[in-house]
Amino acid sequence: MQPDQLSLTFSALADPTRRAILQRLSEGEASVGELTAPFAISMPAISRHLKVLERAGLVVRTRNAQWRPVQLNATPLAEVANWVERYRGHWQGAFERMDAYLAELQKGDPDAKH
Amino acid sequence: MQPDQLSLTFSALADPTRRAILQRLSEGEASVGELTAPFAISMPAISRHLKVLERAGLVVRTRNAQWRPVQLNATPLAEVANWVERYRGHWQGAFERMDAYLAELQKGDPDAKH
DNA sequence: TTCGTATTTAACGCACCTGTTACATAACAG
DNA sequence: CTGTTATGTAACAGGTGCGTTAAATACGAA
Repeated sequence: MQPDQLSLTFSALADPTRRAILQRLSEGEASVGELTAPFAISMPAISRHLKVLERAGLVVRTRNAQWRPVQLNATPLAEVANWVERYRGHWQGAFERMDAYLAELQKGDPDAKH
Repeated sequence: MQPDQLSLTFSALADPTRRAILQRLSEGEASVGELTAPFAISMPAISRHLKVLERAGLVVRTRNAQWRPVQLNATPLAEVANWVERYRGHWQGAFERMDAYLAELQKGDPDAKH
């Protein structure tokens, strides 16, 4: 049983190197060499990161002579945005409660509960 | 070097069981037993999932007699929403291009490129 | 104290992730 | 064909993730 798309996307995003690759690609396509340069890890390692991103559908690869340019495909992120939006009310509520609490402290009530 | 908060959050969300737990908690706090019931896995396994969620700051635990109720804390999801929003333009662009392509086909142009 | 319920921790197995280095492929250039 | 450049694959090592069962712990009740 292989993981669902959302799990695939989330786990692809769970690595800072891969997120940095996506950010770079958001400025335009790049070769594997160009993507490797900013990092202190070997090209095979980047190649595998790209494979993970490709499996999650987050990048698309073409061919151009001996280069295999990588392009961003952000469509799987729509599902992520969708998923997280269902919780917006919850975190905004939490922030508001925190604000109210801080305001209470400001008014000079050092015994404010919660 | 331990992972940054965003990586921690993403990897916590990369498991369907954990996402289901969060969804259940969005309806209110629950005990570990209540959280285990809907799943076909053992309570120790759920306990570990909760530990992952707790480490990511997505749940908070209290104590009530021999129960340790679990509560949702959605605030780390704000960072996720923030991160993914930066790509909204990209995936919307991709969807629009797809729509345009389909419309082109509709008009009876079977040779439409891209 | 002793028992019962709720939950965590320990110990294990297995699979996967992420990096390395060395080698294999693919495609252009001469 | 041969060499060079760009990239992928193989083989290995160490760490981590996720499940199991069995044993420990925490608290309330009798």
